[in-house]
Amino acid sequence: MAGSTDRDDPDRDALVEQVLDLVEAVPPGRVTTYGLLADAVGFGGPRWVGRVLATSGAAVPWWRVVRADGSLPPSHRRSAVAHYLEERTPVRTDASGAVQRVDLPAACWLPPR
DNA sequence: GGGTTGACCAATG
DNA sequence: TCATTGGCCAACC
Repeated sequence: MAGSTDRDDPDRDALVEQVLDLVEAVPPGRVTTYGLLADAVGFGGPRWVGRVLATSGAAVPWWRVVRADGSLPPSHRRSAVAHYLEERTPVRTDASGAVQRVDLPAACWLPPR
């Protein structure tokens, strides 16, 4: 019984809001990683966090979320770089001045447990 | 019901 | 530093 509406699970939606809330909580000039957010919510995995931002992250500063090695989001790295320069986020530049990745050890922000 | 994809991570060479 | 491999979890067709 209980025809559960699997696509209307409140728990899942709560986790999504939790992730979005953490992303919004990232201060300017700082960045976090998908794995950190996944660990902060203690659910799903880094891949699931990426999917959340891809589907419902349009309302949050997704550019402050990068990969574990500091690489930029493969889909919008060019746009993200513009935001990093705007927020003065420490980034690593190439010999030609092209931003390759974020200086993670200097900008790594740990989400509140 | 099952295979593929994806804004991923860690380890290895 | 880069490329490859295996594993992880959820959504899509």
